Amino acid sequence: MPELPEVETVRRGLLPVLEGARLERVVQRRADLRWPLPERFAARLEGRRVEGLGRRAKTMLATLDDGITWLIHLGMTGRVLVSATEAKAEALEMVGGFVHRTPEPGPHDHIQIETDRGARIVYNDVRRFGAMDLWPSAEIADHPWLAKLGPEPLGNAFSGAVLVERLAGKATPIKAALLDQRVVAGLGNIYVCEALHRAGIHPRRIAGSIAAPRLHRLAAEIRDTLTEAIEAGGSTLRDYRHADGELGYFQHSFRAYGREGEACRCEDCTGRIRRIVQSGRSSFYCSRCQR
DNA sequence: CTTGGGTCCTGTGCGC
DNA sequence: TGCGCACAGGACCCAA
Repeated sequence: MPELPEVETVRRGLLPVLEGARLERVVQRRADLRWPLPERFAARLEGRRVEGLGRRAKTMLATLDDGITWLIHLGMTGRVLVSATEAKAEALEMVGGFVHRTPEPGPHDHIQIETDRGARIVYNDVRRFGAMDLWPSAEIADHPWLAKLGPEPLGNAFSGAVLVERLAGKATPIKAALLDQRVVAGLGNIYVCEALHRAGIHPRRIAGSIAAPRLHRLAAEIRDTLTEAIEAGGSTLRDYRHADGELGYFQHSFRAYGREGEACRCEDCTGRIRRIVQSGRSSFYCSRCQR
């Protein structure tokens, strides 16, 4: 389920663990995730110091001290678990308060890394839709995962005017248009449903037929939806740290997503949330307040 | 070029 | 009890 807010939450959780840390003992348990991992992947990470941890849309970008960027995409079920190694179990503050766990690998623990600060980072991905790659930092914008992405929805380059421009003439439903990462980068099924609900736009509305003022409203709702989700993630991050060390997944109450048959929460709306299938995936919306 | 559908992967939950 | 199937969904891939 990781969309932009979940990835941002994972990034913030990993920041104190990875930034400035040296990667040691990298264990790679399979040759591929979604795609083959780079040649000598573990060896190229081993011994490197992480200088920074950024994010572009749903991809995390760890810049290494040899001019290479380590790209991490969580796909559908990618999870990051952090714990303390045996060596540093007594100094939990060194790794941000993560508890010690046995290094016994779980069934889908594909990558395991220990840092010089005594943190053990496990990448677990049941369905292996996730991916990792290594790419020269100086040319990171040219990486195929990033090159065609639209603007960051929380950045200065995104606005209602951008939606007006990019959706002009588009014959697809607005739902599909917002899932297109070339239009705006980082939205997935959940937050598209939420933003459309908040903006009062029916997911089947043809993108190019929506009036400019409504697209300005939509852009604002996209920003607010993502910002609130990141805040919700941040507020639960501390709890996860002390609980099981899993980063990025948090309880969040949605207004439309997953609420089929339930009452719409909009003020004075008596509608119920419906579910339809668009391009193979579920859209949740209120037929009364979304037009 | 755009647009829509198929596909990958595994676990879960439902109906019969 | 057990089986088959729909579903979860990010993003590539290809056909029209």
